[in-house]
Amino acid sequence: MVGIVDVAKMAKVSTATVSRVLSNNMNVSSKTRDRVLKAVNQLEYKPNRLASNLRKMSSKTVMAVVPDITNPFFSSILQGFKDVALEFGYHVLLGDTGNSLEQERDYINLVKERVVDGLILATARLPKEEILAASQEIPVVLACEYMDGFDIPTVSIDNVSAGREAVEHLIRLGHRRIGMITGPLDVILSKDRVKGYYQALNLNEIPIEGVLIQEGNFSVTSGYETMLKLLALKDPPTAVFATNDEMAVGAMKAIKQRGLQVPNDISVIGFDDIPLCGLVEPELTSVSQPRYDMGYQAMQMLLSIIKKEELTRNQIVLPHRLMLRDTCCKRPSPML
Amino acid sequence: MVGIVDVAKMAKVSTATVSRVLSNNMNVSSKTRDRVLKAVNQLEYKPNRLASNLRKMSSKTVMAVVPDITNPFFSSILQGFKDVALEFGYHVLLGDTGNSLEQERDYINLVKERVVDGLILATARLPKEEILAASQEIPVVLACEYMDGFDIPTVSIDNVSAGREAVEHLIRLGHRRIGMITGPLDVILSKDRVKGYYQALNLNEIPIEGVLIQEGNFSVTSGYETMLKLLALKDPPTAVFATNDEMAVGAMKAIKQRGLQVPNDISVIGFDDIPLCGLVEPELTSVSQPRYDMGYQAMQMLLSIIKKEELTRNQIVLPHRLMLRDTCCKRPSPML
DNA sequence: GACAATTTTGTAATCGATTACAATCCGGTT
DNA sequence: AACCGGATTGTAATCGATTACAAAATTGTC
Repeated sequence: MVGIVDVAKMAKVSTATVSRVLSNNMNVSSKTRDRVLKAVNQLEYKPNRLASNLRKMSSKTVMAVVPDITNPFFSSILQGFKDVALEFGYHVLLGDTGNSLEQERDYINLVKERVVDGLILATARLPKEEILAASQEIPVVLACEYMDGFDIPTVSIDNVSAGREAVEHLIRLGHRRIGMITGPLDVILSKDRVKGYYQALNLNEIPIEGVLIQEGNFSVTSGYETMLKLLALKDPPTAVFATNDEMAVGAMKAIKQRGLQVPNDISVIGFDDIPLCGLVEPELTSVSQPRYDMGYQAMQMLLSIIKKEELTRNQIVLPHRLMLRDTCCKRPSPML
Repeated sequence: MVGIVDVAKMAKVSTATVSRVLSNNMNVSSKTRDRVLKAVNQLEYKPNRLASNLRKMSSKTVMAVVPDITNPFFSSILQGFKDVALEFGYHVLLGDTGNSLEQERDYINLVKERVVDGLILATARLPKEEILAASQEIPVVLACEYMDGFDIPTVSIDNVSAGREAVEHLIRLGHRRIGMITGPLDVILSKDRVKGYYQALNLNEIPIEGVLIQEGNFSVTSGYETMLKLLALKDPPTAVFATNDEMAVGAMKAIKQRGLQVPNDISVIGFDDIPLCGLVEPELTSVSQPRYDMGYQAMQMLLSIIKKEELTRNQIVLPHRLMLRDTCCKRPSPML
């Protein structure tokens, strides 16, 4: 393996000079620079990053922690991460927790061992305090989930408002019995969207009924199964709001299977606006999040923190948007 | 930051001993081991991996190169990669090429700079020779794409046979005019599936017609658009085989939009068997690949190569399976 | 041409864990 | 008690690039 000393020897300079040419580039006469560069090319010298990393105390690598890469929502975020990272010469380590709390915690240790310089959490199952503690010791940015009252660097949408707006849309269409299929209630994001649901009902003076709120786990089948429960009620909802698109599609399956129609009998709204929305029939109305952008901005923020730059803002709320498609319509005339 | 010397001091041993306790664990008396471990815990010592990496000349990290993480097929493979890697204490760097040849090449350099110990390519746009050259210098495993006649470590399915079987299924149902929507023809995988198409037609003495073969780019819209072209033929096909599910779904959209029915008017088969297949209507018949398993085995192979273990086989062909669903049926009675 | 100011280059310490090699310890044997 | 062999521990070199500091070279000024 050819090292920096070989280059130095060939160019008849010291290793310091070679290093200078290859990094800062300042304070080297163009004559010697050329000589060094020629040697570098001739020997096909590639600096050993392991050595460089040790000396600089940085791995130039960050970790992206997501609950499940297989989910198109998160894979888009990842892409945002990667593009910024690349731009600044950083690499992205893949951290898929498979929704395990343990693994989430393990990843925090990687920073302490200097395997990575920082962390982006696109999932937050860990207790707030633990995350807060970590964020004070090491560079961490939270993507997707906003933690009320904690000053942790965050990029997210306003999930409460997004939830409220989705439900208000249904109310505006005349619906009064509105079912909600939520994700696991131990993740903040789910709680926030339920909060939005409450707000919408309260604003419109519609009484809240516990049975109309069902907990799923973000999977298609959980959407299917919880929808069956809602349909089994003596007085089933005329509209359903699911906190992600997969569950919404599962719900649609259940509705159709019971011989009912979407949206004529029951309206459905999803969340995330993944490509799937345009592929099912009828096409699914959904709340769109700027997922790529969230990833992009979160990584920008993380790298700023790593470089100890001053942050203008350390909490960014991005806009969401209700994408109207074909799964919502006026409430069927009530048969009083 | 607490280092190994601090631990050594506290435990009143040398750094060598501390290191021994933390790694090999052999040849250390239990008395001193306990003492060291106590110090490690008390000081919350975390070894600095950067130093360790330099000394051991290994980053304990590998890179997974995929064309597009957003594609559920590749994200599943990634998960397979990650699970094996984790098991052996390795990390996975995310390499998304966005189908760019340049980036694919850049990633090879990362090994030379020792940023990663090895590479898994789940895409192979680079010329065969270049990949072969790389594989002789550094640990590389090819996932998904099998290169004829080159002895490069590979995990894949038999794309030729898979393509042939899909088309034969259509022929068995009575179809004789069978359209093919293929992925970009510069990737081996596409070529192989087309080869299978040819074989099936030849075996059944059906003449091959160039216009029936259309090139897409794996996207839904490309499937939609190429299907429109097929439908515009004077004598359109009664069945279509797409080399991935997204294009198949795009084709279904086009068919329905023209007022035709799937499968009654036109049968459709996709490839990959991603979850989407079960969500569209009618549910899509597709060739299933063991994607997680491919990732899993490819990573096992790569780690073996890195550790310079003897490989029993360095080319693995995994089984595929035609998943019958609702998009194929007998050819509509020909109106002669 | 002498001297100061500045630029360019070199020397050697440094990052922190690992490990080859040397030293020491300990129990058993004669 | 002397000695041996194996187990345990310590010393110091090592990985290869970076960089603080020192030295040398160059430029400019009078």
